[in-house]
Amino acid sequence: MRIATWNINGLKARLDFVRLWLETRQPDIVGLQELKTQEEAFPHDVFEDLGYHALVHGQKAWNGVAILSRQPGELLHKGLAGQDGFGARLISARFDDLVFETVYCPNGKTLEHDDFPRKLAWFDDLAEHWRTHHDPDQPTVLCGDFNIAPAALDSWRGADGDGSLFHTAEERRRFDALLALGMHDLYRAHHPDGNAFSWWDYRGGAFHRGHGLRIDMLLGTSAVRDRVEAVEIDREFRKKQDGLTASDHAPVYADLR
DNA sequence: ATGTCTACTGATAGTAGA
Repeated sequence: MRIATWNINGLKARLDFVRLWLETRQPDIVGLQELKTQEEAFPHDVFEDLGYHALVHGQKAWNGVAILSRQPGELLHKGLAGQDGFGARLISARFDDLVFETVYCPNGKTLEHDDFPRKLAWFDDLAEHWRTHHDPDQPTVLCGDFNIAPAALDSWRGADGDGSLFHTAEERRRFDALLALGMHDLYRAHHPDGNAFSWWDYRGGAFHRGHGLRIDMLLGTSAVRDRVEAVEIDREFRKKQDGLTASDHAPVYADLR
């Protein structure tokens, strides 16, 4: 079984690109972030034609998350309790042998912006949501765009980035708190020294200069980690395909036994 | 080194957000 996470930066603008990726990689369950689409406008027919069911939590213009799956899932959660004002950022579903949750974590904007403390509080609520609703002894996935580079190895700036947005001790403490609830970073578990990134700014030729961050994660409980055969950051699909513009994020996928 | 992309709007160029 292949599971994946991908911040697509706008579903309407990315639809043909997403279709190409689904046809090429054939994932079974995908968490999508940054739909920037209202639920009423979600093109269910397009995904049905490709063989996917979709559960959607959308809003106008910004944010928005969805789960695509070969088999229908049972909706568990739409939105993070108490955080509705911060946008449509969480959706989860139960599949036969797996609980799958995907999140679009707040960016924070700058260290001085009000959104930065709100970002930290959002992570605190996410951890509380996990303690309340999920079981570390069950096969469970938490994936998405975390907007945190957990360690120096996850940033093109290395330790020089420490203290800047995505690299602060406060953000990294929040990420580590999720791991402490019984989650494992599947890419890092499989590639202990891997220096691959999942996001590159559109500006300044960042992709070609290698100026990236690893902020898109597949986290899994021990039962998931023990089934992992491969974890890949799909860098090829951060590039233009057939003249179609890529998202600023690459898909990340894992193959489970 | 800020050179892009997306979606929105008393739209048709400019702004906000990432």
